[in-house]
Amino acid sequence: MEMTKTLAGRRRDPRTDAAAVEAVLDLVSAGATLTGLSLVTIAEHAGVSRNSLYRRWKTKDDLYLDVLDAINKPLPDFDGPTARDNLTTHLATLIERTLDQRAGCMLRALLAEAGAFPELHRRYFEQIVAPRREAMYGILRRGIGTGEIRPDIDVAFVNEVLVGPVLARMGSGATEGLDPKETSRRIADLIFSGIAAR
Amino acid sequence: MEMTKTLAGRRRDPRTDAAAVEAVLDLVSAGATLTGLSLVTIAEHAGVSRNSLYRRWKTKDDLYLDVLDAINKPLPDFDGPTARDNLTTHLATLIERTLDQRAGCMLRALLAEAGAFPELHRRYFEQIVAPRREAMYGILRRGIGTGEIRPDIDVAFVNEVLVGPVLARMGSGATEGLDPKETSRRIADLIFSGIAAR
DNA sequence: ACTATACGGAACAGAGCTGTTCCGTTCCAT
DNA sequence: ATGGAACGGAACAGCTCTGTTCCGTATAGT
Repeated sequence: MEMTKTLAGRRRDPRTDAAAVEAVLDLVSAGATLTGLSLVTIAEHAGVSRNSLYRRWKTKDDLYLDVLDAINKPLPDFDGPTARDNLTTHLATLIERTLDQRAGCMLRALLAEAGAFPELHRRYFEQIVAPRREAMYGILRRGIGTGEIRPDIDVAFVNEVLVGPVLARMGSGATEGLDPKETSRRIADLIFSGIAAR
Repeated sequence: MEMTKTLAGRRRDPRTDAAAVEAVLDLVSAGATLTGLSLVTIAEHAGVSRNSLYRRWKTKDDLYLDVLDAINKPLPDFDGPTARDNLTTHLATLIERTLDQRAGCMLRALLAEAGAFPELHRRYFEQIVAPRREAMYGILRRGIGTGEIRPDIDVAFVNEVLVGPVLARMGSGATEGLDPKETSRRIADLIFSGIAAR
């Protein structure tokens, strides 16, 4: 006996959902914290009734989960000829996304308040961190397979050193003067001499 | 005509100052945000009258400035024979301080809410970031002087790649399994092959 | 002794956020 | 056309934090 959902009645305006997500991104990048941000402020900034927010999301956590989804774009594929090319391209992608001021602020706020939003933190790790790591691991391992990279490296550690500077920039909010192509090339240049097979 | 401060009357209990600072560190490392943390909560957790807090600090910002001072220890000197030794030692020091859970949480919260506390952020940069940078720059430059390090490197960029992984760990709060000596050695091993003069 | 300050405790008004409940209106499927 | 649901707007009690002001007591300098 399943209740077939009766879809009678007025439909929810999808623009309201989007407006709320946009409002959160705007407000967080303007300095608000996730716990400090109130539904009143979000509703006002989104130009939406506070009622409509409660109708959609039971808790602020649920709203933030949708915000996280909104800034989570899938990673492009890599088809470069060399591991070095793929690594540089991947790093450039990460830097590009770090330059997105609103997304960066959201992630920084999320990390700072991970304790207050465990589910949010879990999904951040699962949907954003893990795929990026796996992508980099794959690039490094393929580079080892082709003999381009020394086989004795610790891919997890090398990945950490590669993306560390980028994450640190995101964490400190100092993302000015970060040209994706230029910076990724410099990082690759610096690290590759250390991990390239002689 | 200088007013000699009349020091009559009961003296302030220095234990109250310390208790407030400790309370902030405890509460922030327990997940509180700087804007969200209230003087009520701080006073309760410190076992101190809310009155005493207002007596000492006009605003929360002022209190946080004292907290920042409390976690800011001067850097030790470097007297190792090689730049590589000094670099490893310096990195190990940074990692050790990153492992201090309470200080790390405080700095992470500070960065996430830099917009709300500009003066706090300024002093963080001036009293913590700048000295560390200068120390590393000095190590790298001396290494260049001795011929240990390639002269064509960008010390600022190399420093960023060196400390990036450590800062990223601090930013994400994942400081478990970070042995200072072991980790600093690995980072130095990885990077040095890229910057060492052949 | 006298004076000045710190202390804990309590109270207070003002402000903001929450979660819920009304209302009248607008839309949409059946 | 009718019923069901979303919408904006308003109100509400309950809670927390702020900043200030009292009070009585404790402590230190002159």
